[in-house]
Amino acid sequence: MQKLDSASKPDQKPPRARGRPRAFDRTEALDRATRLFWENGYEATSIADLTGAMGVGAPSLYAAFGSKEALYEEALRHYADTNQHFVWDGYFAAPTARAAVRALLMDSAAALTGCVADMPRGCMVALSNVGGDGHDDLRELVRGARAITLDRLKDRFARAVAAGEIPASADLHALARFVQTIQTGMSILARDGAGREELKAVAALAIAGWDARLAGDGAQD
Amino acid sequence: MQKLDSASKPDQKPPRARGRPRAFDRTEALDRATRLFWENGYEATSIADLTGAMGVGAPSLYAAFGSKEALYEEALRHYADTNQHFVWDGYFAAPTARAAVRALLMDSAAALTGCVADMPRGCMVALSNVGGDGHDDLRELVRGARAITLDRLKDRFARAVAAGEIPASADLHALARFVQTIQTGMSILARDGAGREELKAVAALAIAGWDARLAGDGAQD
DNA sequence: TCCTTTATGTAACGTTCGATACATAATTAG
DNA sequence: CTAATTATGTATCGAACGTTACATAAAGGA
Repeated sequence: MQKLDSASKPDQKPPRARGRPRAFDRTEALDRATRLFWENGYEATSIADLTGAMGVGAPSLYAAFGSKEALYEEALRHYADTNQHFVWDGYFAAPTARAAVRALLMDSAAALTGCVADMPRGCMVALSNVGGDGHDDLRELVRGARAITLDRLKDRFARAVAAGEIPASADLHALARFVQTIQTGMSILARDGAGREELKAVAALAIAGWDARLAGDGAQD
Repeated sequence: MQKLDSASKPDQKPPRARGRPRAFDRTEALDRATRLFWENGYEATSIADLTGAMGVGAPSLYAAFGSKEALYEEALRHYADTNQHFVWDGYFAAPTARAAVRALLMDSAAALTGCVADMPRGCMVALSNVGGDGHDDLRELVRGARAITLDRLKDRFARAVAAGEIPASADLHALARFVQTIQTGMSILARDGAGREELKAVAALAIAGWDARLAGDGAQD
């Protein structure tokens, strides 16, 4: 669609568009939309809400983003781009799988309770249900986004097995599901008002479960 | 249709109401409505959806239930009445707090993945967000319903401390939040397709965390 | 300059939303 | 029987929904 400036040199400057320039900052508008969807979900956020918060007329919104569904998709991507690092940077920097899980859950406890001022509580991805009727494509999109956590955990655990940190007998899938359950559940608790210290205590208990299962091994329950 | 041999003895039957009798079974209609709300949530379920599934005209629906909000409230209560026992019976019957938690999580793993045929996945209470705009009363109602779990857990743990099962030094609130987080998170995973055995493995890991924290005690992390 | 292109603001589109007026049917009370 | 009462079906209400036509404004290309 874009990037086909065949003629001149591949300048790094965005050459001014042709027609009337848009009067609003597209990224900032997207940011406002993201926050609304994050707080209220897809169904409960109307176009009127969006245009109001974005400071943009409806035709401009549609010209810039296509449709409500397309805007939601972009908002979801924007959310991931701008908020992922709060939760995943420590995870990817950690030297061991245990430290990675600990970082993920502790950083999640912080981020989900508003690590920066006036951030909505809970994870936009975890909390979007995107109602069951129409919008099957959005539902799949969100499910896919939620599945990424599981994949990352399983990948990391597999490497930990290769590195000898985790015994080969461990059920990596179950461990990943466990961590995913904790992180997901924390979003709903955060939305309901649970505080940061409460969620950190939950994370600490999850780590205790991790240790118990991986130290004791085969502690059949 | 049903048992209307009026001629015979004057039973202590509920005396027939005065006007034209309603042509549908109120409880069954409520059951259908509950299922719809459970599957799709409040916002994504329209009156047309409801009247269709309940086999009732809109005026009858409003005459019987008042409004969409009132119907949702009643559906939520109906859901609790008819489904609570799947998850809480074992909990209340358990002799120890540990056994109670184990029963709660294991039974939740079963119930949330459809312990009876064709039951929606996940807990209706945990999964309702009830969008942020209007409907503040419903949001509070659902939050209150979610808070019940925490109260029950803390009550049970307090009794376990009194009975000497749990050391008095334990952080009962954190333990309760931990269990609540697991159970809540399992609902979203179940809705996304996680299987019963996966969730039972998660429950087992949570119990391992419980044991680790309560056996080792003060295992500061 | 004029022409094309793109964005904006107003105003409205058709649809669906939750909720009802109204006439009619079905039942009890007297 | 008649009167009162309640439920149902049709048809529709005003409002809000997501979306777009249209005329106008602001930019670059000729």
